[in-house]
Order: sequence, then structure tokens, then C-alpha cells
Amino acid sequence: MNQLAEGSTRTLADRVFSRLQDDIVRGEIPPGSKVSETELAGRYGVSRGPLREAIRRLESRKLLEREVHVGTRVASLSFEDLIEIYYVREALEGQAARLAAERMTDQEVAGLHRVLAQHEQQQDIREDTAYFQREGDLDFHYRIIQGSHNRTLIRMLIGELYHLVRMYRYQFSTTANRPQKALHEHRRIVEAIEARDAEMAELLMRRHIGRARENIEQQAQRSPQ
Amino acid sequence: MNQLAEGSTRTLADRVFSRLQDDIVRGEIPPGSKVSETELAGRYGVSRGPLREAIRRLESRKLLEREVHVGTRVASLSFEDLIEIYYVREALEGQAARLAAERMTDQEVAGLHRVLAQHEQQQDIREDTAYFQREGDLDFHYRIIQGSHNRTLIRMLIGELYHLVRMYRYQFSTTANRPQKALHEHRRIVEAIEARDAEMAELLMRRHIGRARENIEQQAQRSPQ
DNA sequence: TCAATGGTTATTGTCGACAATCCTCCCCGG
DNA sequence: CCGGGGAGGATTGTCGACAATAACCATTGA
Repeated sequence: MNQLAEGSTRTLADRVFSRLQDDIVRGEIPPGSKVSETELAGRYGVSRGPLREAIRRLESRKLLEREVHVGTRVASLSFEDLIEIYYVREALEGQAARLAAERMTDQEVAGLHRVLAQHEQQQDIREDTAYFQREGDLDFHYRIIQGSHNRTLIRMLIGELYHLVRMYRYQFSTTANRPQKALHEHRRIVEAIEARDAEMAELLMRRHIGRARENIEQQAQRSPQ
Repeated sequence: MNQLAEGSTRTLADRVFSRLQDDIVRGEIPPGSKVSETELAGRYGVSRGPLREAIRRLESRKLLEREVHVGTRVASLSFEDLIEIYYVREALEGQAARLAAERMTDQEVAGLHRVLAQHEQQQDIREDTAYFQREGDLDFHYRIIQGSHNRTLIRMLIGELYHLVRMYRYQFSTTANRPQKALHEHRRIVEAIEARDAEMAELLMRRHIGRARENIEQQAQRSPQ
């Protein structure tokens, strides 16, 4: 009932989990690097107990890889891994778009419009819009996923896959190099959702993500490593 | 360097995790029941440390629900939860079928045929084929999922969702009450995969799972609780 | 010079104990 | 008789120490 603030209500292991996940996703701790339990415990000012729990959870999210009696290292995504993830995203976000078209409230659709408008404006004003582009893109997809009103779907996408995608983006500073096309696709998706055309929304979303995947595959081809 | 057998190579927490997961999925520990850490630790003959790690992992798989400072209880799936899962399965297994049609080796396709033949035979011989039906159905889906050759997809379906589905089946002894129809649909899916018709394989798989979902929804309607 | 083998060291796996929190139930006042 | 508050008990959260395992390095023999 008191405590210093919200956030302290959670357990130590929970907070360590959040901080560690953030440090990994942002690349603070470089991918592939070995992390020592005692070292991390000191770094976050906790014992090894809560830290190990955080590690196990991040392990099940594929952000950390553990080898028994050897140690834990930050996951280092290969191009193949990312391609795999995009195939899964294609399926899951396609379904999310379908459900969103059927279930989103009018308010949620309005919010989607706002994000889109904001996105378009940034496109006009700035040149180096990489960062905002990135976050704006995530925001757009987040909202549609949430609009599916399917908790399992939301958990799998936002709770699991997206951390990997974000980590990869930091790792390779992969910014969408087809912003105007992506924006156009976003617009058409919103139109389909607004028209409550579930079939079309799914189709467009699958194409959208499929093209992003092809884009990555081409990049990988140009720079094999 | 000796130990009694293979399987002991894994860590204690790993083994406790497997056993506990099995006990939960099989309904050995009834859904919704509260599980005490000390009690479970005694039951499996380990300390609370490894046990807690196992609990955290099962928690992230949604087989256990934890409330801070209160305790952990076995997840109790509602109909709504199951329906949600089926929407996700529809998307993921549809994609799996598509990829399987493109990537399965001829040997894998042959294996699929064997499973199907076995399934048909059981259909003829026995009447009470509920159990075999169930396992046969799982085997069929497992093989197609594996045939996608997409590790992320395999992990999400077999590593996460299917435990929930199996738990639910034990919980409500929900056996497929449309065996002959399901078998027919299986056959058509195999045909599409054999013909390397990815589009058709996905479509048929999605319909197959969609109908299973509708079947559950109708059951739920007949018995509201 | 190279390879194998043994010891050393550092790291992880496991355990038992203490502290913090919550639930329960009893007691007391209205 | 009923409701609120506090003490007790039980359970979870956290910690430090010990045991087990694997990586590293040096030494020895060919």
C-alpha cells in the first residue's frame, strides 16, 4: 500500500527480468557474448537466485542460450532465424488482421488512423526518419495485434516474437529501406479493416510481411554475412 | 561420469520440469488446484531451487499461473481460451502445411502416408478408438508441423500450444466426435502435400482446424459450463 | 615440436536458512 | 449477532555457502 512507487510491487526477479531483457534487446550486452551469473548478479545488485529465474525466462523466449555447466550467452540471430520468424509473423499477423477487422472497436480504428496520419507527416517533414519509422511501424503492428482481442495471439506476437525482431533490428541496424511502399501498404490495410473486410485485411497483411521478408532475403544475398 | 543412465545428463531442474509438465498435462495434478513449492519439492525429491526454475518455465508456457506472494496454481483452461488457441493453430498449422508441401522430403511424405493408413485401419477394426484416434490425430499433425522445417514454427506449436491442447483434452476428455470426417480431411491434406500444392494444403488445413473449432463451439453451446 | 594427461581454477548446479508477505482465524467492540 | 482489527501460521521471495562439472593451462613423454 505504500512502497516508493508502482513497479516496486513486482518481485525482484521480475524487475531483473525486465532490465535484462531490455539490455539484451537494445544490444547493450552484445549478441553472442557470454554472460556470467555472478557478474550479472553484481551488475543488477541482486543475488543469483532471482537472476537465474530471469535467465530461465529469457531462455524460453530465445533471447538467451544456455549450455549446461558451461554458461549462458546472448542469442545471436542468423539470417535464417529471422526469415523463419517472418514466416511465422506472416501467419500470425495475417490472422490478427483478420480478427482485427471483425472485432476492433471504432475507437481502436480511430487510433489506428491517428498512427497512420502521424506516420505520413513524419515522412514529409524529416529525412532521417529511421528511428521514428521503426517505432512507428511497430506501433502500427502492435495496434492491429491488440485489435485481434485474442490474448494467446497477442502473447505469442508481442510477448515473444517481437523481442527477437527488435533485437535483430538493433543488431544489424536494419531499417526498413522501403518506407513509402510500406506506408502505402499500411494505408490499404487500414482501409480493409475499416471496411470490416476481414478476408482482405488478412491478405494484405500477409503480403505486407511477405514483402518485408523478401526484402531481407535480398539484403542477405547482397551481403552474405 | 557414470550415473545410472542417459537422461541423467540433464540437470535436476530439467528433469523436474519434464515430470511436472507431464503430471500437469495428464491431469495428475488437477487443473485449478494450488501447488505448494515445498510440497512439490518433497514429492520430486529436490530442493526448492530447481523446482522454482521448473515452475517458472511452465509458467511461461501458461501451464501454471502464479500470483506473487500468494502461490502457484495449475492453469484451468476455459472454453474461450481453447477457442483462442484454435484460432492461432489455424494460422500456424496452415502455414506449416504450406511449407510442408514445399519442403517435405519424399521419405517424410511416405511416413505421413503410413500414419494415415494406420489411422484408417484402426477406424475399421475397432469401435472404441478414442484413445488411438487422439494420439493418431496428434501424430498426423506433428508430422506436418515437423515437415515445415521451420524451427520457430515447430517450437511454437509443439513446444508451447500443443501441451495446452493436450491438457484440455485430458481435462474434458474431449475426443473428436467426428472421426470419419476428420480422417477424410486428413486424406485430402496429404494429397495436396503430395502434389506439392502449397496453397491447397494451407487452405485445407485451415478449414480442418476451423471445423474442429466450430465443433468445440457447438459442444460448448450445448453444455454451457 | 606436438599431443596427451593431469591438476587448477572458475563457473554453474544445488541446497538449507532467513526475511517478507499474505491468508486465516480468533478476539473484541458495537 | 455482526463487522473490524490484530496476532499467528504458512507460504513465497531472497540470500549466501557448498558441491559438481567443465574449461584452461602446464607439464611430461614421444
